[in-house]
Amino acid sequence: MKELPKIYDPKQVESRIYRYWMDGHWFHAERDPDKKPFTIVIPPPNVTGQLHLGHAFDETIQDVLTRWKRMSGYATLWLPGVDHAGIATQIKVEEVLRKEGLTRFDLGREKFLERVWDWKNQYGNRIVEQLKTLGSSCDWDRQRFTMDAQCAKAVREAFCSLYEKGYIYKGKRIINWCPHCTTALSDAEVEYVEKKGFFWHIRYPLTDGSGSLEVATTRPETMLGDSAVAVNPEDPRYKDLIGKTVTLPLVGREIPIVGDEHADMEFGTGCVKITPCHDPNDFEVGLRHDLPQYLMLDGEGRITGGYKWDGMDRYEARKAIVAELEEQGYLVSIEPCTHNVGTCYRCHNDVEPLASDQWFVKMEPLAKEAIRVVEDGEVRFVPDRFAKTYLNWMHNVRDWCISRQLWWGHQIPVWYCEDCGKMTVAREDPCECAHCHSKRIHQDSDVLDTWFSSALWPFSTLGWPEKTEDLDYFYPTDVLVTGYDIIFFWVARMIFSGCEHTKKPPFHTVLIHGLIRDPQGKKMSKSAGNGVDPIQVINDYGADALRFNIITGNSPGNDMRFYPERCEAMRNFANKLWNASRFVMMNLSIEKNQLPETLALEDKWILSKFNDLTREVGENMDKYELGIAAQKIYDFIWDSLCDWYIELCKARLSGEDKAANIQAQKVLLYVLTETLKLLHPFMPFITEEIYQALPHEGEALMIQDYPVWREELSFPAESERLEKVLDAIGAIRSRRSEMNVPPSRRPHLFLTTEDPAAFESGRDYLCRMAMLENMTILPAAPEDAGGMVTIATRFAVCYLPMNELVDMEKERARLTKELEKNRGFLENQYRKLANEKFISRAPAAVVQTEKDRAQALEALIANLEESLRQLG
RNA sequence: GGGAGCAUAGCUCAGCUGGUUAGAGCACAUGCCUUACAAGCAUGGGGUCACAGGUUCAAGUCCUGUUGUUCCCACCA
Repeated sequence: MKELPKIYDPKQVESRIYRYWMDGHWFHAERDPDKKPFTIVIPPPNVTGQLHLGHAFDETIQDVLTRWKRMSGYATLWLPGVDHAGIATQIKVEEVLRKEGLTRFDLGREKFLERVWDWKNQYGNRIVEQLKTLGSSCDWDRQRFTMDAQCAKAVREAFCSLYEKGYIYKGKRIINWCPHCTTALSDAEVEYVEKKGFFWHIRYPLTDGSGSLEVATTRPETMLGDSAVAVNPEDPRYKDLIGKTVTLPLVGREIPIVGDEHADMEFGTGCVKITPCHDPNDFEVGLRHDLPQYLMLDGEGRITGGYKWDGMDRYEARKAIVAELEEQGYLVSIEPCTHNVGTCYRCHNDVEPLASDQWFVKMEPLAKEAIRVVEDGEVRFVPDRFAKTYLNWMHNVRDWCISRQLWWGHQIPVWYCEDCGKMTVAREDPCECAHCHSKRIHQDSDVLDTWFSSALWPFSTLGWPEKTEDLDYFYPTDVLVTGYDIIFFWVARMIFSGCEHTKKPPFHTVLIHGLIRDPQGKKMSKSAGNGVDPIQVINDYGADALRFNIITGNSPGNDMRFYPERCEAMRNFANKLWNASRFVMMNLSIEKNQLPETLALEDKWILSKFNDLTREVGENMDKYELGIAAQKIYDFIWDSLCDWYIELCKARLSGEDKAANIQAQKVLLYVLTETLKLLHPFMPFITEEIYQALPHEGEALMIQDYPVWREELSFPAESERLEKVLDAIGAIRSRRSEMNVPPSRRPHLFLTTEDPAAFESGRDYLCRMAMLENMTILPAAPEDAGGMVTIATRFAVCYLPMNELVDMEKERARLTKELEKNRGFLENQYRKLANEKFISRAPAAVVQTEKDRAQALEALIANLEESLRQLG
């Protein structure tokens, strides 16, 4: 046993535990055949910007869950992902390259990847530091995973197996292309900005000379790529023209008029020019009507395709083309408008939709199973409303474009033969074409979407596609913890990938949490400069306080604003626990944690209360209601344990009675130790530190059993009796405060009650806590009670000879007011009980509590009336 | 356009499947350095639960509508 320092210093406490952790022998995930496996998966922190508090959420929740599960007899493991920020990292690297006047092409792939690794390591280490400081107990080796051979193997297996089933195909599709960065962007990387622009109305003459159609466009230069004009087949103005052709101005190309739903009769002229290569909708229209595709822009946004504007920038060409249209009389009008323009989120230049060859995963067969497992409840979302978000997306899912024109990531395992032109798809790098055995082959230069490998995370980290012991023991995993912003990107893809590759959903529960926002409610981001550094918060208040702050005070799935003041409150709570523990230790002479043979009334009360708490906490944790569980433990420690029980014990601890002293010590030590266990998952550092200082068995608090409800510690009747005394203490304190009685004034208390035994056994602490000289229990109301202050409670009437402090008129007024108030309540009760429908329809238990309540009110009113009568 | 969330004390938020006189922290007021803790103790003030209907013996809680607000998805020729 050792002493706790007088001052609680989170830094000191937490650095000490951190050293233990570094030794590694407490916090190691392991297989244990005697225990049930429990696995958690958390999403990768986004390392685009500086790390901020938002990322602490996943880690904290999963760590609370892991510790709790471990203490509840599970072998636990969590799979943290910190390596999946491929695109973001590349962007960072490109920024640096640009500063150095280089492009990735100058460096070559190898050098470029080296540079990426630098960044990755830098950010990765920062994350490790954060995780450690938060107290996370993960298995670190799994972090350095994504780009290593194991991950690459899994990715190739997944790709090839999907390909062999015909679920992967290559096709043309419209992608977002940044002509400045000369790269494709995912939908998520495109920022839509409202910009001022124009509608150019252009006349397309019918080829047979019988008139013309008018189309409107915001990008007139794309007319070079037009291959049709669409009208709505229901449109009475144009439906007779379907099948005829128009002649494309300036180009002279003859293009058909097609009927398609895409043309909105209400919008513009009702005619739409169709440019399959440069607009996603037009692309679809083109497929439906089997239209030719004319590519008219190159990768740097210049006109291409054999026109006289070839090589000209698209905006220059726009001016030239509009001028020529006007000159030749095809331009009908120019109308100013505002429209949303997609821009590159890096360089903020306009992106161009461009048709190009991409790899796709066919989603329909995969989505079917992914929908089923959620609908059948094999995968459950917590809170369940997020299942709707998921299903909504999955029902409308489009084929997944998995190729990226980046240098960072897993290269697509496809080789093209330069002789026969055929493709070879292989798990191992081939040295020859599978078809003609030519050695002249080259690998596809595209890489896979970062989410393709992320989707395999729950099983690839465990060794898949090999049949490993880890995979066998920990898969399927149990809980995925993540923010709602990542449901589409990752959760959905993990689910269908797991179902497809392992034939099992990768987890049974998806625990969704909200986002942490700044005090103004804004999302934390680097550009806004409002990110809060978790390490800084930890330095100021401690990791325990931060963890507790994050876990409590909001409901699952809702966003939470971060206030440093709330952290302070949590730090104060830790301090409270620290000091309570110090108090227990100062009074400790026993060396073994063991409950005494006999228990005092207040012992039974606190044990009973603690016992109920364990049951409630267990129930809340089972339902993933971490915040509620933590709040209940907080309330128990501060209110029940510190404010009441420790105060109640002081009489015995400072008294002459040796046996009573030991008895109190034993109960105090027991309750404190068990409470530390309950709190440990939420505040691992301080609880461990205190536990180590107390007489204890076993190496660490973390590996103790989590407390559960025990029949032999349940004393409901005794608890109720003590509550009666506490109620009286509260009432007397309240009256004293109202009357401004100085603490030094210690009157003698006379009281009448129906439960004298309860008050007799509580004499000492009643006098101490209500600041009384002594107490006499009377069999009946005193004769001369008119000369005393009377305080009527539900279980006793207290008489205090302090009437010189009281203005009798004010006292009468107060009593009358209180009487009236309670009569009002009672009247309500009577009305309720007189209601025939209530009696017959409400459950019996509810009716009974209402009856009890009425009875208690009757007693209280009788007491008040008696007091008034005696006042005269 | 489709979907979801939120609206409760001055501030930030709890309030689970309807059932006491709606709670907590912070802030505020009053009195206390009571030998664990002033990062504390005791006591107190403060709410027409956004608005309007409905269901029910009973509504902060369930249903419908309205208003305000936040977010996601899609579209914008």
